[in-house]
Amino acid sequence: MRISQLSAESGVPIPTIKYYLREGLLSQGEQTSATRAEYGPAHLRRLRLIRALLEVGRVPVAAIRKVIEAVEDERTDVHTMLGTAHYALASPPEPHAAGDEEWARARDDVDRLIAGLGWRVGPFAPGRDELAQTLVTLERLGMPATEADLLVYARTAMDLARDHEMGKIPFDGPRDVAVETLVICTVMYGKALDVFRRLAQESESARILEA
Amino acid sequence: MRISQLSAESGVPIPTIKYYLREGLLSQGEQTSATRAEYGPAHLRRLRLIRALLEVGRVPVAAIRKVIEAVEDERTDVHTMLGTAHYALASPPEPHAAGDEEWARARDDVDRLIAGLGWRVGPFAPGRDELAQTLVTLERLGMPATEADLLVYARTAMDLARDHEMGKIPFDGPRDVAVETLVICTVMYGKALDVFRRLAQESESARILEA
DNA sequence: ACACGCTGGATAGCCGGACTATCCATTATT
DNA sequence: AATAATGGATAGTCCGGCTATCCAGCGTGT
Repeated sequence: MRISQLSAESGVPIPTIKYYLREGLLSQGEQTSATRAEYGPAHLRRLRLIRALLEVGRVPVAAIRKVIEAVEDERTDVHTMLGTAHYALASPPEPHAAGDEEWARARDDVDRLIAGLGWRVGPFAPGRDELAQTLVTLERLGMPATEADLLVYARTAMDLARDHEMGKIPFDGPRDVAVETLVICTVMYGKALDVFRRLAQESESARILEA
Repeated sequence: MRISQLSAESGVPIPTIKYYLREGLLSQGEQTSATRAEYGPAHLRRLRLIRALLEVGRVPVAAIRKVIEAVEDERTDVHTMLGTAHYALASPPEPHAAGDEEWARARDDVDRLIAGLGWRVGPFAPGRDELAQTLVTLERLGMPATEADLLVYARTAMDLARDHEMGKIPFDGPRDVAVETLVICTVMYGKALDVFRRLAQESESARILEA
């Protein structure tokens, strides 16, 4: 398959494909001559993944590259690789004052919450900071989250992850398929959940206010 | 309160506050003279809301403005106002080919799913299209979502909305507080849920792979 | 009363991210 | 031999969210 076919089948313009090649999101095709390269179905597949993450997941190009680098580095084991992918999907934290008392307390709350749940989460997981920031923000907005509230969301998330998400991942298959599946699950069903929440809220609003 | 104080208390630089004023995110302060205006606690509150939506929710400025316009338009009733706010929080849809067969089918699936759940959702709710896009994308990625899967997420979302989210909203209070609460709930707890999902997945990955 | 600093208002510039356009030398293809 | 496509490189575009500069008018402290 040549680049024009790749473009036609994926719907991605050629210059954009070239951009992805430059950015390392897509590996070079097999060079057959100085001005020809052959692309395979793996490239098409990868291209579709990139577009899915960009369009539906709004994952920045830099993060996608990190995920891909994790896959490509054969030395790392599967769990580390999944971890790297996971960490890449986090939104980069807002810079905050170093000696921020409020922040430190929130971060502490988060750590205790995770420990209390018995979750096996790395001590440097970016989600810890993201959650801390969310808690601080809620407090500043005058709507502090109670621990009971947080537990509801945590348990909901764990139920989904345990019963419906991680089970889908083919740990015994090739590593790239495992990461790909994980990323797709996380991002696409994350989006679906987000949309469903808004729809459910709208529906409830209608139910309550028309009564 | 003058602008410098507003800036100091919120941590937002003065030029940025001016930008928000220009963009209509923040209403003008009360003019006390040609070169003085007085800002109140409502402005501070609003400013914090803006920053929360921007930093944690990554809601674009244009969407925030729409929410605020909905609040400010006194003619609309509360349900419509909440709807407007909700619709503003949707991510703008990717343009797609008009006569796209795959798309039309997905959109149909979505409509039937929502009807089957008995949800009272407007026929033009942007979430319908967002969900359809997600389904199409999953299909293109070779991981089509089953109806059973979708139902799990839908029910999860409804449980959260019914039991933990819409109940928090003070429908009987002033309208701006209601919208504000809704937006905060949707965005902040949406973020929290997203983070919890990633953390739970990491934890499950650790549990499975270290066994 | 007068200098200095802050204010509101306006305009223009900057920056990062994701493309998009152009050009070129080199092949394939017909 | 003419045409078209390819890979590679470079530069430009567009948008969103600020940020910088300038200015004239006030108002406060001395």
